[in-house]
Amino acid sequence: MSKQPKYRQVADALRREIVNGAFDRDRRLPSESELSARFDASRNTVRSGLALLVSEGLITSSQGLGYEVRSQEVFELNASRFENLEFPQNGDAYNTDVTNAGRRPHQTFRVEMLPAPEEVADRLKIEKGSKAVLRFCHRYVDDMPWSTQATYYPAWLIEESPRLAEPGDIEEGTTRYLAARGIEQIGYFDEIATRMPTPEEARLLEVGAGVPVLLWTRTGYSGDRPIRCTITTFRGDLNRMNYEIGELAGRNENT
Amino acid sequence: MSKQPKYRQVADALRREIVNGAFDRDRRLPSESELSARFDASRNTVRSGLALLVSEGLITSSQGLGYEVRSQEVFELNASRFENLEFPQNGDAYNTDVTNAGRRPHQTFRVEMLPAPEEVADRLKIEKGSKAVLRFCHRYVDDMPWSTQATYYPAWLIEESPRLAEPGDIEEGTTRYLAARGIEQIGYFDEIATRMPTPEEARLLEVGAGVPVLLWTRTGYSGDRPIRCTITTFRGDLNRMNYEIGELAGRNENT
DNA sequence: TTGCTCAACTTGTTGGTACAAGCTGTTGCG
DNA sequence: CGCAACAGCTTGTACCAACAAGTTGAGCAA
Repeated sequence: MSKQPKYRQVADALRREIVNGAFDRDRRLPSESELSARFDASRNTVRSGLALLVSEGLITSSQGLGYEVRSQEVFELNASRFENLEFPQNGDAYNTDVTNAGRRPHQTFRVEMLPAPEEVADRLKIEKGSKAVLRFCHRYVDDMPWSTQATYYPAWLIEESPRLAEPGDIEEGTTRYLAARGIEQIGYFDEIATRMPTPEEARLLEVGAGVPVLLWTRTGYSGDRPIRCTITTFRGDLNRMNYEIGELAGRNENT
Repeated sequence: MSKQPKYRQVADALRREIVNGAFDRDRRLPSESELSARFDASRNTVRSGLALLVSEGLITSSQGLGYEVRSQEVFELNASRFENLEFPQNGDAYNTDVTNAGRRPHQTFRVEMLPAPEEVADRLKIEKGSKAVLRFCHRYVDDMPWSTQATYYPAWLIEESPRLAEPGDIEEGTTRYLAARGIEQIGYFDEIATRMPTPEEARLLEVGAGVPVLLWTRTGYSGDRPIRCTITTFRGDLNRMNYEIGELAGRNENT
């Protein structure tokens, strides 16, 4: 029973009340000065405790408004279904999923050519710094930023399939377009990781402190050759990826 | 070009230097008082900036020692291989993976019976608060905490397969033991999520601020019935999950 | 009623001070 | 030589003060 610093006692007490649902009616927490009086601590000390809870992702703060318990609503991503689908750069799966969930999808899209980032060059087995085409999606659900998706194609593939480098949608989907040109995607290599967002990611996804991002990197292969690398960043607080494996089709519509 | 607060300017400048590799030799950062002089800011302001970088997972701090750039070493988890494996409660896959990577595996293990947590009860389709058997692993790599794995079995399954509730390993593996008793696992439902660790998780995994956890929840089915629910928490800074899908076997030994 | 101003609240930023606590190398005693 | 004590560095905790900036509702004027 070692003595904890006061700011940790504040954080622990508030955390206990939060998980016990003490603030479930209106999710507002007492103000810093109220807490300061209640815990007989200075405003700075209370702020340290609250900052801890913010960095744990338990609460948020807004200037002028106060602190709020963060809501826990998550959006399910059926990732295994993507396996059997021509991976749609025009966002078919995303549109369908979001609409089915009763939400409103919205996305912006752009195409550019640029030197491949190192982690992309490694996966595409091309020279570090060599050119690649980036097709980039910024996706929203109910006007809330949801994910960013960056798909890189190596330059050699563009020579054979020039429409990839043109701005605008490819109506039939990029996978079908590539297949029609003899490039068939036979498998994926998926990597899933998590970390705190970079400032750039925090800006695009409008996440505050205490919210990690979920990184999904899918490298698609045609024969031995990697033909594309898709890096998707999801808000960690609002997304969960699901995989169904084995004879389970349709058994898990709940949760 | 809106004016940023001074502590953000400090954080931005240091972040830029860190990603450019300015501290790559010894990973030590200048001390707070040095930075205070360099940026013409008070120690408190510099500390705010550094706290930001800590919460981004970019640096760590230790009392008496200073701030260090966090190392980026990650450990690859081949998750798709788990699909075709009797899921070993005795840690066969873990032991093999870690040993093959030239690391030293170590784990502690315990068994207990307790009321199922709500999220487990939901997945096992049992009454909230009803009893379940928990088989719990705490895994280390080179004496560093790596993951915790909690597998819950519903009480009805224990009546048919009592050894699950006994402490100690089941040598042939729980999946084989269950299969021998007529309970065959035909599929999984995987969920992958991320969030900041609870204080309990931070203690078990010895992670500091700015490191999220990767949550892997696997529900195993025998026919319609869920027979177990495994919740694994990984340190987000040291782990990455890989799935190989399609005709790719063995093509990705690098990275 | 409508719309504006402003007071009164909220958190955010920046400065200051003091001391506690952890680490390391030096010093000097035995 | 061996080792304990200490000085001098580091970050951690806790307090105080003042002002900036965002939000809301009261209240007044048109």
